[in-house]
Amino acid sequence: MAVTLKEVAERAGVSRSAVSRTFTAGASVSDVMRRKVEKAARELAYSPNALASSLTTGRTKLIGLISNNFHNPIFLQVFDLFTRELQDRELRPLLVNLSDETDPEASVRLLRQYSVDGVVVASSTLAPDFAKSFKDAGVPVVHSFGRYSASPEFHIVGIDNREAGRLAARTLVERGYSDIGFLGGPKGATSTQDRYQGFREEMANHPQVKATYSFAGNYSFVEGREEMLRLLKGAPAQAYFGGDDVLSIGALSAIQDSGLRCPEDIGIIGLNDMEMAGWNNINLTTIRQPIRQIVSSSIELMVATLAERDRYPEVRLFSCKVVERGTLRPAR
Amino acid sequence: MAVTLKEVAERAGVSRSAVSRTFTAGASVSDVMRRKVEKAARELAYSPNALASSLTTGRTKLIGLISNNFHNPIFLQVFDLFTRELQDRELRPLLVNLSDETDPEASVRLLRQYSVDGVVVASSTLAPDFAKSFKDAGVPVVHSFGRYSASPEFHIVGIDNREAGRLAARTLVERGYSDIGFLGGPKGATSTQDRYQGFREEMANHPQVKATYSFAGNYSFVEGREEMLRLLKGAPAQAYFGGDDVLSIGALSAIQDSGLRCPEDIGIIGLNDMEMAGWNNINLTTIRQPIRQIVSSSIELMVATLAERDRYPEVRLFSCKVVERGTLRPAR
DNA sequence: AGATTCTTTGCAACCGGTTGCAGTATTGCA
DNA sequence: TGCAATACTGCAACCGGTTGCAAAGAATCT
Repeated sequence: MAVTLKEVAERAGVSRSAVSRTFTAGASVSDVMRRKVEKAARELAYSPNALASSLTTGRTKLIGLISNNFHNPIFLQVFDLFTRELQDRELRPLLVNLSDETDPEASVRLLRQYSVDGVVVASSTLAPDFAKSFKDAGVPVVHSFGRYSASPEFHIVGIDNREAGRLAARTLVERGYSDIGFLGGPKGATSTQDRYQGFREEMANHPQVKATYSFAGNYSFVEGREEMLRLLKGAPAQAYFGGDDVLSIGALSAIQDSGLRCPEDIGIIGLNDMEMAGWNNINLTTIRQPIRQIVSSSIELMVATLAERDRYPEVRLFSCKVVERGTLRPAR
Repeated sequence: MAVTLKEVAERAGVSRSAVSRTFTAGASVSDVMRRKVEKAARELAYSPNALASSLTTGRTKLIGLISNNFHNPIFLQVFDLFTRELQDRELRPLLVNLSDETDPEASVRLLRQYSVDGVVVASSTLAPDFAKSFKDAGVPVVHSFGRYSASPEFHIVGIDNREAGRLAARTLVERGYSDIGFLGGPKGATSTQDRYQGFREEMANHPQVKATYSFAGNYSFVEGREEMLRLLKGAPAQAYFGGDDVLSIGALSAIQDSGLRCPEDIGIIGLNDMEMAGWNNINLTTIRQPIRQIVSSSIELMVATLAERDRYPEVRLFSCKVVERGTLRPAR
């Protein structure tokens, strides 16, 4: 079906090597040869088989893009950015959906079979061991939205979740709330754990402010809503730090449905600043995670590591900032 | 780096063919041979190179998944379903983001270079010619969310947008609105055009009902909101059919911000039924597009065509139904 | 036991490219 | 014009597998 090197060579009346060389940057080919070959190639609509060449060059330009987060809208933006940045650098994303049912082990094998040049793990909920298994297989890994480690075994890019927790607590305290709540995501997620820790740390500096803690089963609207409904049955706090935006919007809907007003009766601050947070009928005050930088930085590290295989693992954490909208009372 | 067939063969003391055969389903290998090979393979942690084998078998099990829709949240669900269904069938999605800047022609070349077995185009806004170019290159194509054609050149799976337009019009008329508006997506999108046509067809049956038509620049919150703000400056209709859910939510926010109530003052019905439409603080009445079936059907057709290359192109359109929520006055 | 058929195995060529090496053509320079 | 250096080019081996074919071995039948 497809036109091969050999056919082009025959039509141009040259050797196969010559054809190969005209399609390899930096190879030694004379102008006249190049023209002959290009003419034949054009006439046959030839395009080189990237997979075949990967066999000898050892590079496929394939990058495994793994995520288990196909429900949180923020990840659409993440995929958008990743795919574009990869494409810009002539790399192709081989997408792996690590849903609950899929065996992580199998996905490692799979990506090895396709000899991907590298792997980007994009998830704030996956255990670090997972990324580790690629490293062990000798494949460059970047864990985006991963957890900070003092001695990382692979590149980690994300935000400082502990600092984000502190920032959230500090923000709520500064707004004059004296009874605040941490409404975290799933306990198992490292992001939740770190934000929790940071939140507590900051609260230790404000003994006069009461703080309570609870967790939703998931970073989702439904879980956020349900957890908030549960809280509303007791004595709710004056303001909450929601695990992420989706969860916070769920909580927000629970507050509003209970006839309470936000921020007048209960305030809430989310985390992520996904597009919808800015929609006028949601208007969620939140902590912005610099997605674009995280993605760019991830790709940058990946490319650098592809060029220099034993590059020392690096951690890059970005700082977050509060995006002022309508679900928190203004600073005094 | 990676362990090869040859090394396994040497360790097991057998020929390379023997190793290859134990890893190919349906090949003739004795039990004792298989055990020897498997032992050696296990000890060396061998896993076959899928790309190398694709060279002879002519199958890569790679499927190009192309979309230009990385902003509409419904597409996260689409990607989730596609990747899972593909994975279930041992196929891998090679994701292509066809943003405005990227040259469509280049993506065709790219996917040919990676010898993908087939291509799924997932978009309701891309021109049919695009999918055509893959067909011309001899690659099986399925256009998901594509436009109906009486003599399709490739598989088309989606909804009957014309019928959806009729359904929307009928629904609004049945609710007793006597002055209704079509607030479409971008004029250039085939989905918009078809819904528009259907809407008009149905309105021809109801001459007593006034209908007005307008279009937003995009299927987006911002465009939906702006178009609605513009409409509100004039004499708005009693109810609108929004181009899709995101756009409708934008329109909804414009209505609410103008101090009008929905559905009391102005009603609105969307299309898609994305997850957020059901969120309690949005609660959008909408027309449900059966995403799951569309995706499953697309993959099914793809797999069938992979097995039988000259399978006749097929069109599969699913019907939609109204999901009753809170942005339209109840049926009388 | 001998003939016949079926199963298993290795050989070698091939898939579509790349690349080290050696030979040839060209060019630069004296 | 003669010689060394440089630029091209083709040969052939190789990347990691697959597969048709023929030979060898095992099983079945008479």
